[in-house]
Amino acid sequence: MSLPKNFNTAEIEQKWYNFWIENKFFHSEPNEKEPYTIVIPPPNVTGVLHMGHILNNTIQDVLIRRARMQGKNACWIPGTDHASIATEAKVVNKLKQQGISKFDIGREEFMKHAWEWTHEHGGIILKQLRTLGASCDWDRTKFTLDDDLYQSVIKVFIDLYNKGLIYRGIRMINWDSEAKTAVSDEEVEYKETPGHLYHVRYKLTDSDDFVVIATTRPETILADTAICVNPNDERFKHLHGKKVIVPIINRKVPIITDEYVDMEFGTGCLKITPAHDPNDYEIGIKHNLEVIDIFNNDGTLNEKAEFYIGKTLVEARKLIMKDIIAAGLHEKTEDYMHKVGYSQRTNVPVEPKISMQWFLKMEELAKPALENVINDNIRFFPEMFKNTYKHWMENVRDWNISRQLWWGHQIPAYYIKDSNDFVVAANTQEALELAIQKTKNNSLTINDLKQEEDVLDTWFSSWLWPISVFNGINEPDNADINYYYPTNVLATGHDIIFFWVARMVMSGYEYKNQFPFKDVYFTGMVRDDQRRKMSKQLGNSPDPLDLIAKYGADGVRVGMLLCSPAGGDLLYKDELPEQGRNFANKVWNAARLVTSWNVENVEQPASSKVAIDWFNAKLNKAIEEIEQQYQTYRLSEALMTIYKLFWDDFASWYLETVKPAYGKPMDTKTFEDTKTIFDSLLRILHPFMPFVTEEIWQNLYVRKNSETIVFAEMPKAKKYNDELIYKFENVKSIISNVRKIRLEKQIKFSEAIKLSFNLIEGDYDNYFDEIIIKNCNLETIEYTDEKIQGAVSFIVKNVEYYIPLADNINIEEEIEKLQKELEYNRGFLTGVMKKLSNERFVNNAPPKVVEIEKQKQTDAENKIKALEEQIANLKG
RNA sequence: GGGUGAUUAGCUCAGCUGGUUCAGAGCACUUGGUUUACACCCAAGGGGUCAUAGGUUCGAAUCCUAUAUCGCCCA
Repeated sequence: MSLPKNFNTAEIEQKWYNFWIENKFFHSEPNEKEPYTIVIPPPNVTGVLHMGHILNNTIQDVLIRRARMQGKNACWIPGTDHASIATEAKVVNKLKQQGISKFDIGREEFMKHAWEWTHEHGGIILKQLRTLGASCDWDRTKFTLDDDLYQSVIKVFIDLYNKGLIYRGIRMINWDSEAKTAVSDEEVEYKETPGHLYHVRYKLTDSDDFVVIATTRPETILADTAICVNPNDERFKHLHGKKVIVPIINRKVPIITDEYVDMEFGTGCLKITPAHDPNDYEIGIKHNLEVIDIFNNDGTLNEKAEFYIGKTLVEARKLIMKDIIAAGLHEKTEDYMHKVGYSQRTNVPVEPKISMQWFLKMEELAKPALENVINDNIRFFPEMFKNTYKHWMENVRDWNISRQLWWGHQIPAYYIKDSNDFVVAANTQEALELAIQKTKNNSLTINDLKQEEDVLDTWFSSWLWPISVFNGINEPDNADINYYYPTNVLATGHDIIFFWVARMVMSGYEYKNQFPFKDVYFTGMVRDDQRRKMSKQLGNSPDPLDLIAKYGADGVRVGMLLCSPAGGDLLYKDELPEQGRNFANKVWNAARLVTSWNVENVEQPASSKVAIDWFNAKLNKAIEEIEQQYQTYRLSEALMTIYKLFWDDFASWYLETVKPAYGKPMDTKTFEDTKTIFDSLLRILHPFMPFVTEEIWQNLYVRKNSETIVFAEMPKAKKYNDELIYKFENVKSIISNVRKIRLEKQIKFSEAIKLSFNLIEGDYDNYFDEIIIKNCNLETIEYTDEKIQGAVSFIVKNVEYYIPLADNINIEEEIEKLQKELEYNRGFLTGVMKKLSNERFVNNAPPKVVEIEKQKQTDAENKIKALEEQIANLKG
């Protein structure tokens, strides 16, 4: 059996993924085993794979594969969401190119186009996930607009409405004039933006006097309904109760007083525009001001503005300033940096706008959601996100759940003709019955009802995801939901802690009276090496599929995880997948070596036996560490542990030790033990590198047809000999020292040398001699108490070693080296003595610590003595 | 402005309950290397007043207080 020199990643990835799928290894059905469930954070149905998905889904796959190998019934539910705003924007845009407006063709026709678009572009991302090796249960793939999930959302809406938690209300909302919909507070991103502060004069009605107000948005002047000053502001006391004339539109509005006004900011005189500023809106309510909304939904001015009707806000701003200047009402204009809110969906500035929307009350829902995170019923990794979560939950505001879009779950509310009333029902028939009941008007027909046009926020379907993927809303007691819920862990970006995590927790307690997931693992953002976000504009985001093609899926997975502590940002650079690929190559070549040995029934060398014992100890210690790291979701550390175990300990130390000399056979015992060890290593590695491990695992032994590493049992930590590990570290140090001397003295490895030793104190342990002999290519290793002439020396622990090099030694250099070491040890001893002579230390420190210091003292003293003798000896 | 987190090697980060796993890891770097598994490699090596200033303590990267700088969330 021999393996090819290189392996074609694309080929073996395809081969094994097909094998796994054909055998339905990833499919799960409820059974008597312990479930381990993850629901995928559903990506946008028309999206494509980006680096964030790679990171996030690798993490989930590692967790789910490990669980599967631990004998649990692992189920990873894949799926997508309908991404209301993003998808609708794309469809609208496509239609626009054909000269069609969605309002021309109407809702029904538009939905056909949207579905067409979805079928055409939808689910690509899920196919792409397969190339990464994602072991999702594809038979359970869900979409937020699937019938059962759609019905779940409607059912929940009706339920919450009937519980009095959903209401309609006029609110200042964030208006996205590009998408023509409201967006929630969480979807607004405030960015530092350069602008201007315009100082404009407002004349008083009863004199030629005027006040100056400062504004960044002069176009809203047309909607002003008051001027406000701080009642304590001496500068304006004489103006209280007077009126001013709003420029251009010449509306007469009162000067009101409110402590809200900051006397320091601008001119201390604030214009009030209740329809277009959240704070002004509050003041408007307080002072009973008129609300004049001058904006159209598309971001142009309407007839209420009276001027610049149909112009965009940007155009209107220029025009009104021109006119203000012409009217002699312009005081000055300053450059001004201020925070402007941008829609995360379309990246246009959001306009505060007064509007009728649907809201979900949060107060009651938030209570169990907060409590169960604070008390660790739900654990956050890293824990610090608890603070962020707590702060948000304690200040939670009602959730605006309506969106002025068509693509999504249409709100099941029906307005009754010729009234302001409405009913909420699952369908028109039920709505009609309710409407008749409500109005006591038996002559009402279906034609008298008109369903709400708006759809629900996409998060209003995502927040049910851990329940609705198991149909747990429609059939609350079905076998799936009872078995799989609650799920074990949610892995997601920390940026959607409020959008999604918080709300899923709320819905979990509301509808299952139980958390939706036990643990939440927050990932960081993937950025470039200059810490910039990955973005299309910057072109700094590689295509994950290209990376997989270049470095292999295993390489990309390892690269992403090695550098990704929980919650921390990942700074992407090509070196990462490169390192992953190199590791895969290392594993592959180790397999090639092991499978290439010519095995014969010869005696096992002592060095091999010792190496096997040592490595098994090392392996079990590593397994123990890895178990710990998994438990605390330190996945990058777990990976690094196995990385070092494989590369440093297995490949560099173990294999080098047991490897037969060229042309020599391998003994059966060592060969079998090595394969057993290799098999364990592959299992530990498999969650991180599914493909290369399956390929090797299948070649290591003869396997049955449907046998797979996917279900191979994950090794558990067994008792191990810690002392053996500790002692082997000294052995490594001895070997390194010899190698260093070979390098310095330019002695080739093929040239065998002698090593002598002398004890500084205690006994000599010859257990590892054969290993030292083999790794250093020694002729002998023997005890001596004679002074060796012309030898270089080094000290490891309680033993001083010599390599005699009669003619190849520079005495001066050697003395200098020893002198340096002597000085270091003397300094060290001084430090230790200082501690030990401090009475307070000896009296107060725990005896164990004092004991350690005393041990340091004797060690240092012995070492100093040995060094002094050695120097004296060299000086002759 | 409010909250919150950070500052440790050139880079990215560990360092959990103060003391032998306390100054670490990976990558990068330097030097040497055709040892037939691997140059996607092997061997050896250099590199940090743990942001600054105080304090607590026998003892501080670790606890406390200020300061500086940066980040994130919210307004």
